[in-house]
Amino acid sequence: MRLHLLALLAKEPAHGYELKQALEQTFGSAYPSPNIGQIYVTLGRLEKDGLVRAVDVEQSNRPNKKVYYLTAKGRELLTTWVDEPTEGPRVRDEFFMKLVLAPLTGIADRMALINRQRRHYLSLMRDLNDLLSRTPPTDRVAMLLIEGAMLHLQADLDWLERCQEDLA
Amino acid sequence: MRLHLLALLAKEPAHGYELKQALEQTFGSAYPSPNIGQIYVTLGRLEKDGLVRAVDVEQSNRPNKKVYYLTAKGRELLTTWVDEPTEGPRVRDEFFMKLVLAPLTGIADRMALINRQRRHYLSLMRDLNDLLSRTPPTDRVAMLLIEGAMLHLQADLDWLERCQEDLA
DNA sequence: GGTAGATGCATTCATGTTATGCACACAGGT
DNA sequence: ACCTGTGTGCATAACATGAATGCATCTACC
Repeated sequence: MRLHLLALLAKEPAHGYELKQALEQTFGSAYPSPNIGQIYVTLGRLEKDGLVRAVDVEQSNRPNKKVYYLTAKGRELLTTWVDEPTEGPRVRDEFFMKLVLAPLTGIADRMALINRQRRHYLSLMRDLNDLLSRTPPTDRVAMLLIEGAMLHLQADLDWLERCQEDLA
Repeated sequence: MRLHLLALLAKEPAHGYELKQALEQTFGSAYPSPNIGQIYVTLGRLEKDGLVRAVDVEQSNRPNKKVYYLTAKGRELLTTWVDEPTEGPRVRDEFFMKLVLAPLTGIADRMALINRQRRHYLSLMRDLNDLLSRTPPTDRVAMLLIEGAMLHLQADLDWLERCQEDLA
């Protein structure tokens, strides 16, 4: 979150509300738009850390706003973020936790969990397909996001088969 | 985290330190073992919420321990967790954020980011292969975790190609 | 034409979860 | 004397959600 805001501020100075809109507009409907409260909290932390500086701007007919500027230190941190590769996929898979832990308790058996989860994944896959077909082809970013989610979902489905073979 | 501890306590009552060991032993080296401090914090919250109850147990030659028991309310919450399907894959992909935001700032171009990231993913894939070959075949849980991570990583690699085609 | 209610702009605060790290206490081995 | 293992607690901070606030403008309706 911190770095995302820094990146947007590197493009041009902005205030909190504007950043929210920029994120929504940039990533489109496929993306869960971040909580506005969190944006302000994060901006406060960034300022405290000297990565941005705020300037109060008065407005007629509107509430005042606080415009944030990137500092040299902020730009430096941003470049290191961009320059280092991003970490890999999560190993901590929530469903897998359930799959391993639930049978210990005698509450459910593995086959039931796997079958239910497969139905759920397939339903999600249908939703993603719908979303993709409703997305205007001009919105490349949203389409790529959806396709990425579909690839991950397919990997989950494949993994489910693998677990079924092994734990049956 | 809360539910994981509840699941372990459903098997048998335990104290914090024991839960840490159980998690490590159950999920093996492929899994980043959770912070011990976090376990105690979580146990405290669970007790506050009436999901577990604690009993002090004195020990000779050892520090005292607090053994936690699952309550009826806790067992109920656990079954609802088990019964509902787990949510799908993350749509919020960290690398993708970088891929979209970085060019806005003029700091880096997309091709460089994609190529660097591909090298990184390939290197992670090698690490996972090594880890898999070092894992004893008896440890099914660890092997499945690693295979799951590999499937996700492959999905990330495929997606990278897709992004490259589209954003080139 | 006036006013009641919805919507947009802009920020703040209260609350809760997750994660890390350090500190403490004591036992046993080297 | 020092390190490892057992066992717990607390301080701090990041992260996330939701609700509350204030004011202006737009819309609907009688």
